[in-house]
Parts: sequence; structure tokens; C-alpha cells
Amino acid sequence: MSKPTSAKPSSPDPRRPLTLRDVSEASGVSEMTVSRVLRNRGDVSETTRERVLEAARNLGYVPNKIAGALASQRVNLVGVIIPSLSNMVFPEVMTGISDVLEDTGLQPVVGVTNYLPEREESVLYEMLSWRPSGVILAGLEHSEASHAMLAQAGVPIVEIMDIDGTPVDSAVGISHRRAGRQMAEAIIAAGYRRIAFLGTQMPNDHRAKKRLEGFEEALAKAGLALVDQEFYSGGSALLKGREMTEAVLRRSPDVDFLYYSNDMIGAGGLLYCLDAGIDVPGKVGLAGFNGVELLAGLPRRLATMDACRLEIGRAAAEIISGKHPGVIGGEVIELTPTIDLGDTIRKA
Amino acid sequence: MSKPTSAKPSSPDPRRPLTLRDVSEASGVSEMTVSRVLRNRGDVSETTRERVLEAARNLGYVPNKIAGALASQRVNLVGVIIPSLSNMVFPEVMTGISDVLEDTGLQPVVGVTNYLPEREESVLYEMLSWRPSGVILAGLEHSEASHAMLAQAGVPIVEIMDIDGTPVDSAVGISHRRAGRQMAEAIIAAGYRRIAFLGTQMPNDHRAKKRLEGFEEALAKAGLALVDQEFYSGGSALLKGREMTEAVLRRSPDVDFLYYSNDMIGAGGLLYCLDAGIDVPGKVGLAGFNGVELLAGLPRRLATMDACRLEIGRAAAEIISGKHPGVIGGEVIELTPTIDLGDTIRKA
DNA sequence: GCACAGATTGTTAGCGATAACATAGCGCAA
DNA sequence: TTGCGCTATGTTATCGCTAACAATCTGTGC
Repeated sequence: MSKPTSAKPSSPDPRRPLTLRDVSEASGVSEMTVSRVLRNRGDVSETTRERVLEAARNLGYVPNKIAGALASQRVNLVGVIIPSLSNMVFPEVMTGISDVLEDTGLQPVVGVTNYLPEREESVLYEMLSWRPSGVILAGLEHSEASHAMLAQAGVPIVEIMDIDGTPVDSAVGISHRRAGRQMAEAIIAAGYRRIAFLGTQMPNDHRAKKRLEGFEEALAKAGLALVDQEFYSGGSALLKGREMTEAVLRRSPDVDFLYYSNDMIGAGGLLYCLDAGIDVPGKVGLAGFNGVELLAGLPRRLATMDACRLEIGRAAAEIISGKHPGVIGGEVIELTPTIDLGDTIRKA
Repeated sequence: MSKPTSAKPSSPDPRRPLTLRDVSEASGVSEMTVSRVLRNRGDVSETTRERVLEAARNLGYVPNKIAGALASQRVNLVGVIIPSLSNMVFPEVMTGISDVLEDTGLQPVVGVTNYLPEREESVLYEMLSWRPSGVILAGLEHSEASHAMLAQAGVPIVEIMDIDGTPVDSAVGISHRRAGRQMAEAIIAAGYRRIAFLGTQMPNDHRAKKRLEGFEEALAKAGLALVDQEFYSGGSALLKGREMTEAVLRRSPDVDFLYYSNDMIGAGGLLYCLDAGIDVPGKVGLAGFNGVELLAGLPRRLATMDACRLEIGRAAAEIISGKHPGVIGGEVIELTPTIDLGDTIRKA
């Protein structure tokens, strides 16, 4: 506490982290005023403001948000929990979220679950322990403990991607069941009858499962059933698509349509068929799901369905930041994916 | 506010966030003991421990890490700052980081800069304001202010991907200049002479730039120079690869090799050449950079160079967590990428 | 000259946890 | 019995910042 006679209080210990007090002393005003300047809050005279800013800049002061958050009970963080970063789909959702949060002072923090409910639980726990202003997470299926935490959190929760189920709070997404149904209808309408499904093994990819359910439902309504199916897990999706396609076509030479659970394996299948000289979409039709950007560069445009990923991210972020027109909380927003027949379903 | 004579102190306000005190009251011990139980710290009798855990569970208590971090001056977060999530390269680095951090109690927090130095600066500022235990960030080129912040941070800093330059603290990566040189040498050795470059426009992708520099350097040493070059920005990389390839081959019909700055556009170029019936690697050779998983599914294996992404992530995380054998700080770890000639460079 | 509104700056009291240091039990050897 | 040495638990004082309120300083109108 004692200050030597020296007027300059400079660097008593250069390793000690800087605090508001350092800036306050360096600029000759109270800590409170420094705080106000650094947060652009309240009235501060122009001269004081500049003096403080210069002192802060000279010292290289970076405010301690931990202390700030504790004192103000406000945290400008939004937790975003997604299953994976490896498949173009979530990065695009993130883009939508970031775009919107950009000018709200909020900031996304990402957690990845690898499709494991127990990982989701721990990631959620960890996130909530930082008391974020909101949480965005993929899917409507969560462990019991996760549900409890979400319900208790006391901040806006938005479950994204899927709306086939009951949300904890708000939800933004598409109906995967309906998406599967719609694709099946388009395929049937185009005259295909011997249809096979190729997809991921993942028991926890609820959305892929729902698509398949919707798909089979629509087939059943037309008096049809899947002729064959094949699952994979891990590895390069493009390569797996190739391999699975080859396997299915060998096992069931008479199939006339291959429905893939995602575009990546669909693209692999397409490349395989083209390589093998199979007439697409004449002899065999193909369709995927997601509308990934990659498809644009393929030799032929794979039939697919856009999952509205960017829009989902934007809407979720708008709900969290309270900017969504007319949404106070507990709202469900259903987006409608558009089907793109591409070049791999023959025209009716 | 008023509570009837009831002895039970339960839920005075169900919306009030829970604190240690609530758990403490519910379990009949001091806050300190609750804190010890929840952190598995110090000696607590088995009976007390169980009583506390049950109380916490029943209440649905989630500790407030903000308060905890302020009091303990420790934050179990590691800032990771990368340019983009859209191109398979950083997700893989993240995987390496997560793998290692998993069992250290540390947790990565991602920030994305979109290759903009000013974004990097603000993301870094934001991160440092949470006082993380360390920072991992891509590249060695930063704004002056960013440099100052990194130098002042007082925690381990690891700059990743690149080692052609001077790190602030530690660095893990490959020499992109050398990688470019090495690829050029392989191409020249295979007998190609009229070589073109196709890459991103991005002025801030320093690593792509260094690869090109190294590449041209090696060409010059062999008395060669680039015959043509083409740049793009934005859009689907696969499609851009196609378009650029077509443009270059039209403009310079006599080129015999196309060097791409990344595998995605290289893959597009490969698909274009195959479609166009061009003899690869006979008439035209192709090479990319990165070794992305996607390539495995292509009709032909594109020549490429592995950037050791997983390994870089692991090593960076090990340095941060103090687990890296023999590394105290300020160390530079150079990894050596392996070249893969694939099917698109003719064998010498 | 004086009271007062409005603008600017300062003071005080936490926020919810943890570090560091008490303190209370308890068993056991002397 | 006394007291030492444990173990199990409690107390106190921050951590760095901000909300809320208090105090000071202008200049102005009368």
C-alpha cells in the first residue's frame, strides 16, 4: 500500500497482471471512471475518455471479463452445441449464427459432442457453468440430465435442425420425417420402384433416422418397401459412398434407385456409377440430402434437399438475441426445405 | 418474499439461480465443504460427500465457474484461433487439440477470423479478456496490436501450421516454403516443364503464399518459371477448381502441369480433366496440397502433400498443457510433411 | 449572489466462489 | 490423564469488476 516518495508508480512487478487500478492510477481517475470509459457506458467527458484510453493502450490493458461478468451478472456468450465439425453442415449453421450475433455484442462458443449423449451432457454442464446468455444445441433428443439442466438454465434455449418432437424452449429446423417422405414421393413419381437406402450407422443420428422413417412411410403408402440397405461408420464419406454403392449394386443388381442419407456418400455413389458406366438417371437414380456446396463441382448435379442450414443458424441466433420478430420464447419455427431434382432423377 | 412459518427453506424463489449456499443449506454443511466435494479437493468424509452430492443433484446445481475462476485465478480454457472452419483443415487440427486436452481438464474455445487480421485482433482481445490458460493460433503473421497482446498475455502461446518466421513463444508446424519447393522438385523430376499455378486470391493466406514462393524458387533454380497462373476467391472450391482449370487450359493449351494451392480445387481440376478426356498424368499432371480425406473417394488419387494437421494439433495442445516432452516454452517444432505422388504425376 | 438542474466523477457494497488459515474432534502413546 | 498429531470442517479475506447511489462541479436564471 505504501507508496515510495517517487511520483512514478511504474512497474512494481512487470509480471503481475494489469487491473483497472493500474489504468486508474496511470490516468489519474477512479477505477469506476476507467470502467465506464472502457465499456462506453455513462457520461464521461471527452478529455477524460481520451486520457483513460491512452493509458489503457499504453499499458496494454485487457479487461478481465471474469470479474466483470461476476459483478454485472451478465455474460456475452452463447453456447452452441453441435455433433460434429467434420461435415460441412455445422460450419454453415455456425456461419448463420455468427452473422447474426456479430452485431449484438454476443459471441458464440462452440462445443462438439461427436454424436454422444454423454458428451453432450458434459459439454452442456461445462457451458452452463459459465452462465451464458443462451444455448443453441442440435436436436431434440437429450439425456434426462441434459433436459433437466436445460429446463433449469434460466436462459433462452434453442434446439436446432429438427422439429419432429417437443422442444425444451424454442426450436428452429425442418421436419426430417417430412423431408424423407417428400423425397420418396418425388422418386416414386419419377417411376422408380426398386429402391435402396445407404446411410450412416450412427445410432445417435436421430435426424437421419427420421428421414429414413419418413422415407419408408411414403414408400409403404405407395405399396413399396426398401429393396436393400447398407450402413457405414467412420472413414472418408466419399469413399464409403463408392464402396457401399458397389456393394449394393452387386448384391441387388435390379435396384433402380439409391437414396443416400447425406450428400457426401451420395457424391461417392455418383462418381462410382459414372466410373462404372452406369446410366444415371436412366438405369439408376440417385439422391442425397443436404445441398452441400461441394455438389456444384461434380460432373452431374446430385438430387438433394436443402436443409436450410444458414437460415436455421440465423433464426436461432435471432431468438437468442431477442431480435426475432414476434418470438418471445417457446416458439417453434419450421423451415421448409426445397427439393432439388438435379440430374440424377429422371424427369417424369 | 415472505415465507410462511414452514420450517423448510425450500424454493424461496424458484427463478433465483442456485449458489453454493443453497447446496450448503440443503446438506447442512458449510459452503467450503460443498466446494471441496464438488471439486474433489481435500479430505471430506464419505458420508458428507454423499450427502452433499445428493443435495447438489436434487437441486440441479451447476457451479458458477465465473466466481470460481475469479477466486482461484485459474481458468481451464484454451483459446484456439483459426482462420476458417469451412475447409476440412482446421477441423482436423481441432481434433488433435481436443484429443490431447481431453484428459488434462483443459477445454478448447474456438474463435474464427476469416483470414482477417482485424478480426483476429478482436477475437484475441475477447479471448484474453477471459484469461485463458493458453492460446493456440494459426500463423506467425499478426497485427502489431495482436503481437503486443500475445507478448503480454503471460500464458503459453503456440502459433501453429507454419514455422517460416519468428514465433512469439512456441510454434508447431511445417515449412510451407519448403513444401512448395519439394513439390516443385518432384514435378520437375517427373519431367514436367510448362507449369501453371492455380490458387486462392486471399491476400492474407500467408501459408499459401509461402508455398507458392518456395515453388517458384525451386522452379527458378531449374531455370523454369510459371507459365500461367489463376486465382479465385469465394464460392465452391470444387467448382472453382473446374472453372479455373478450364480457363488455364484454354488460355495456355501447352501447359503440362497444374499446381493447386489446395486439394479441393485440385480435385475439381482432376474431375474436369477426366470429364474432358485429358490424359492425366500423361499429357497434364496435377498436384494439390493438404491430404484431405475427400481425395480417397476420387476416381484417381490426386498428388498432394500431407500438412500433418492432426499432429500439429496434438503437439500444440501438449505444449499448452505442459505435457510436451522437453518443451518448456519458446520452442519451435518443425514437422515434415510427406509427399504423395498419387496417380496424377507420372512416375519418373 | 444563490439555489438548482444537469453533467461528471467518486464511494460503497457486493457478485459467488476459493486460498489460506483456523478450529474442532478423535485416537492413542506416554 | 495429558497432549500430540491426525483428519474433517469452518472462518475470513480476497479475486477484479460493476450497480447503485453519493458527491462534486458547472453554468444559469432571477
